[in-house]
Amino acid sequence: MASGPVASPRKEADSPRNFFAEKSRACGYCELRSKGFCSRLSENQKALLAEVSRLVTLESHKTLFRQGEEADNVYVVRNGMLRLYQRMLDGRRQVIGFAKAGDLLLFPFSERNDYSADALDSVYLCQFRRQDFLGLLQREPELLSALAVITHDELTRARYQIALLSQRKAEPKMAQFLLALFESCARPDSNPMAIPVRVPQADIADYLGMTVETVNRTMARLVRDAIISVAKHGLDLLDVKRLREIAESY
Amino acid sequence: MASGPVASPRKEADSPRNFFAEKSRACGYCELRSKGFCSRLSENQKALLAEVSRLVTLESHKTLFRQGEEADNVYVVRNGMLRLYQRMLDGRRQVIGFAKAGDLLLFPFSERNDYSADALDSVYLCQFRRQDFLGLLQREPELLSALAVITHDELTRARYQIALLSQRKAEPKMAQFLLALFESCARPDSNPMAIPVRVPQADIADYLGMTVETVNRTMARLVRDAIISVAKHGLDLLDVKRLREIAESY
DNA sequence: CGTTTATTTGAGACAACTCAAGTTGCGTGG
DNA sequence: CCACGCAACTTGAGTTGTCTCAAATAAACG
Repeated sequence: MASGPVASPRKEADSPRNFFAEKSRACGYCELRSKGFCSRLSENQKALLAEVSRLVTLESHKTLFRQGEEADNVYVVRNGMLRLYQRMLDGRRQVIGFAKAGDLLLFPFSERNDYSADALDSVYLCQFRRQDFLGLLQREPELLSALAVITHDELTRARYQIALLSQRKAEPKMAQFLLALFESCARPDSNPMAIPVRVPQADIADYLGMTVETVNRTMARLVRDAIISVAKHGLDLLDVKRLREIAESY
Repeated sequence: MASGPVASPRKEADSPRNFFAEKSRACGYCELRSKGFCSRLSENQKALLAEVSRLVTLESHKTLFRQGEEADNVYVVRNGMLRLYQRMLDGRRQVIGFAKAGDLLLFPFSERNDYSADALDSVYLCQFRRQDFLGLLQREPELLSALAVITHDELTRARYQIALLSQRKAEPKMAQFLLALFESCARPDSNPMAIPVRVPQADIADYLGMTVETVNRTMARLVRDAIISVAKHGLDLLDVKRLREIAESY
């Protein structure tokens, strides 16, 4: 449920002392992210945020929060991946994105959650009481402009998704989606590129506006042609060049 | 071109005296808009903005600015309608929205224009030098939070478009699009609802990710069934209930 | 009044959808 | 350790709706 994901002893951090120690390490990690919210902040601002943050973990398949609920908290993802989705009026589920380390979840000024979020694997987050976060925004205009900028970044990504969905053909759609996901998961150290979690085909289908069957057949073709490979832990990119060609094939 | 749309004598406002008089009337008008940027501002903030604003008009079919150009200005639409679009890597044109009175065009922190904008009819705008706008944002945190909020509103609209594009069938897509456009054009005084400008079918096609032919056939059916009617000046909504039914028909 | 641009209509191909039936993988409990 | 059950994935065959291509008409503009 939304209000109380319990901190699990993934990295023994339950005593106040360890708790804070964990926190600063967390910020260090988040800094590595290129698009992360925290990466835009000064040390001083990060210290202010750390003061009001709580660490929470969420097991795979659990729901962090639901669309429409009162927004008590906002989150920054530290580790793992979540699917973000909305339920449409006609009952369809629209996956609007996949959140990774460094991403801010929920907009602090919104009084209700705009979307739902489920963990795709074991997830580790920084939680902020929305009111605390708002207070900080009021005191720190720098934080406020960082918020405006990352919201605009999200808008840019949403427009990218719009362009994706306008594609008629399944293959370039899939290729563009995979490329973006691979790139957003890319770490300087890991080569070749890999997506470290197993993303259900149903989620991809609801992201791309296709059926599971079409997603499956399209991915099967990519695997057969040795462009990607699937494993228990996630996806590996075998042939970037060919995937790019397919992405641009229109 | 982007840099200098010339003020035309639609409402003789070229002398400094008339120029300012026009301006305050403009703000009064914008306040009526529910989603308008200016409607979120205090009188004091509007006065500050008015100090650095210039009135510009743009003839039908002219381009206000182009994607990728250096962003010298931002705009608030006062009157008329524009189409906003991006050119994708594969050459496709993606229409990302239709701007109306009260809408802010371009994100002040972006150094290059994210999209292009063309007038669909005669358009009247408030122009701000981006640097002036940024200076004001720095001095007025309230303005900054207004910017964050309207950027988030745009994100919400983008997600609505995402849900639209995921639809497989042309009819509900069209119906949902038209409903949203009718509603965003709605004025308390005008009943029944009407879209006061002629939106080219090619633009609708590039918004919904369909071909002109399909757009045409789908609209023709709506007209034949007396749900909407087309005129030189725009579109009229004849049967809201039926249009809603079609929109939800999946 | 001719030229350009936008809209309309038709016929056929094709790719994704639907429905229906397997298969695989994985956690649970006997 | 195996049997079971559930959920995710896979495969097949037929349907359908949009796209494609091509051409005619209508409207807009100078």
